[in-house]
Amino acid sequence: MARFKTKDGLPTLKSIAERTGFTANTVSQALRNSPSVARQTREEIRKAAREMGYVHNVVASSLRSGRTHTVALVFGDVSNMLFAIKIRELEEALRKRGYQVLILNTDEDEALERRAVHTAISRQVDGVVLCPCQKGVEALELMERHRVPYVLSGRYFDDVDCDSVVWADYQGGLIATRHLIGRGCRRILFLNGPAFISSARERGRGYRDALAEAGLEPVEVSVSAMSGGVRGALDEIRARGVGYDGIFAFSDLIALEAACWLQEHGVGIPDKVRMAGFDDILSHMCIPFGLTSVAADKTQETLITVDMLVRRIEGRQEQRGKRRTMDVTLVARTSS
Amino acid sequence: MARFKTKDGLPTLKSIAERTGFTANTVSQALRNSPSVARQTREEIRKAAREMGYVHNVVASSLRSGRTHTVALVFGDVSNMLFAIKIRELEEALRKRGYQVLILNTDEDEALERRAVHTAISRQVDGVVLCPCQKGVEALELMERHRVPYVLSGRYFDDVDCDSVVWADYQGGLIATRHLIGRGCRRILFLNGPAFISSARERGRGYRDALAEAGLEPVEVSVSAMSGGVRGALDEIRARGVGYDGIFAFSDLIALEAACWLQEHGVGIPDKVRMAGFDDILSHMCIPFGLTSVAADKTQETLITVDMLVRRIEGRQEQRGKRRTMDVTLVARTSS
DNA sequence: TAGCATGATATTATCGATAATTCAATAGTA
DNA sequence: TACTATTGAATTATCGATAATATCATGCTA
Repeated sequence: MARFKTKDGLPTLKSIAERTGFTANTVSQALRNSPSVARQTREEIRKAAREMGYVHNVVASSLRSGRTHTVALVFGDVSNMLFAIKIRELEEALRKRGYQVLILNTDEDEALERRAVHTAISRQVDGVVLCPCQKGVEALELMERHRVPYVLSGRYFDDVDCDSVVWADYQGGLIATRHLIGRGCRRILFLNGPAFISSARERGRGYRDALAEAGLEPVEVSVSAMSGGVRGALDEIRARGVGYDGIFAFSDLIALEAACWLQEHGVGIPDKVRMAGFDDILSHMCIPFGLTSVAADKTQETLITVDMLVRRIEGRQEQRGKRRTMDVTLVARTSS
Repeated sequence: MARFKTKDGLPTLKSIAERTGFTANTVSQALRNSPSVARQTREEIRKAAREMGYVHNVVASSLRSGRTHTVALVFGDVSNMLFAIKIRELEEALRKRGYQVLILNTDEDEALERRAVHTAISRQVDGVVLCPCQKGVEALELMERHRVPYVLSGRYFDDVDCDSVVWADYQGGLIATRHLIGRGCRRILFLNGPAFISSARERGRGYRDALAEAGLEPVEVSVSAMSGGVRGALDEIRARGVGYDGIFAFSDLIALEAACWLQEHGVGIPDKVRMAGFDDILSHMCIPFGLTSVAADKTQETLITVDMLVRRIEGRQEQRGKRRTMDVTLVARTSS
């Protein structure tokens, strides 16, 4: 049985209008601080609204105004700490700009991603922050067709021209690998993400270029971002008899799993194997070493993302898609 | 400048009606699979809708029907892993029941919590899952007044009668402490959360009762859940010259920080100090030990929470608030 | 004093869907 | 035959707010 909230005596603009003697429209304007309402009138209306416990009905407002003040955050998985951190920061930054966030998980699955974007559109969100699974561009097309402003976060498409905020992935791969080489590693295993993800390709390029500089050979495997794949990959590498004295991981989460595996197999870090990760989301943890990682200023990244999106939403947008790249630095810790 | 999405030629029920020759209402019913629409008509309409790329406008629908199919999740902080995990599970379970989630952070602050609930109400959410900061009940009153169904998650109020799903905190405190005693600990430090949180009080009771059974003295301090407080507390305890051979922490996150501190101070785990946490959110991590922790079936917890909430939303609710308690078990790992 | 900008409020028309009600046509029953 | 059910669709009336426009005093300028 559906509930009809406003049937049960909850105040609306109309009831405030009746009580104060003004019209609903004037009440609406007064509550929105329109300058065309006399100061005294405004105060009288606001007082009445307060006393009656009025709560603005955003649904009705949205229908008429076409603005929902809502942004959908479409990410792989909230429980992935990297995403959790991003979502937390985005929520805060967007809240300060007057937007609420709708969370939609894709599980890195194309169909779910498409459905998530569809949901966002049907809810008339003002904008979308999307970390695309990159298995297709249907979701993007859907947003384009419905003219929903969006910004890609963390990944981009070579052949699609749209707003995106990414890290300097190539640079990150380069400096992390150089760092391991500088620490004496001669055979560095790269536990990379899937190749269809732009950041994985870029980091891979950086990794290979750094090795080439030093005249070393790459040993690269691709593991699934969703957990489970790392151990299997390491088992397999051991079975193949491949040795290594360094590990560079696509993400800190992959590095963490690898560290567990190494520990269980009695391989000391950093004595036997030096490690570096990416994302710098474990900075407050000791496992028991601190994990060396490629970092960027996440707060600034969030601000840029939000700014870009809000610009689009509020119509001050530029024509072409803009790609912003966040500078990265290497935070060396005891793991290397 | 506001965007008017439906002005730019995007299809609505009306445009489908015009194209098919039926009325908007019939189109609406057809798309909702109402039985009072002839099979052939329905198919014709659905076909047209598909071809035109129609997307249901949930905002308009919500205004009329009074249902938004949205649930607000009001938690302390998405980037706290415990909450991140809960949110992830809730999102999935609710999605399967036809609800989207709006995320609102409280930072464990009363004013923010109140504002979050206010926001939820103004968006006409169908229900709320709230982990109250327990510094006041204004937020609850607000929901009661607006007749918004809600379920408390993880914490409850002694003096307020409402739906809630909590863990068997007393039992958890009991078994964790008994476990440490059983492992030979004689002086167990309890790093508890703030006393105004129900679960902290309950776990504290369990801890003290277990110690009393063994004729031991409690050493309890309260640390803030938000990070930073743990190190300070341990510093202070050391300054006071208080020794301990076991630590029971209110949460795994607190335990993790404590473990880092101990490590930095050269205190071996579990050789010198045995540890147990609560929540079991680090099960996949080795730090480098596995952390012993009090666990419950989180998936079942989520299902119960969602079920309780959806029952309320759909009007099949019982009169009085119902408190469900999740059984807990101790997962012993190498930290103890 | 006519004319006109300005400020303050009222009127009216939507936004896009759904609930409630009505109506027409066909089928089944006494 | 007359009458009631049943089915399938059309009509009409909102949901609660806001945009667009109109109205009506004032006060000021020419």
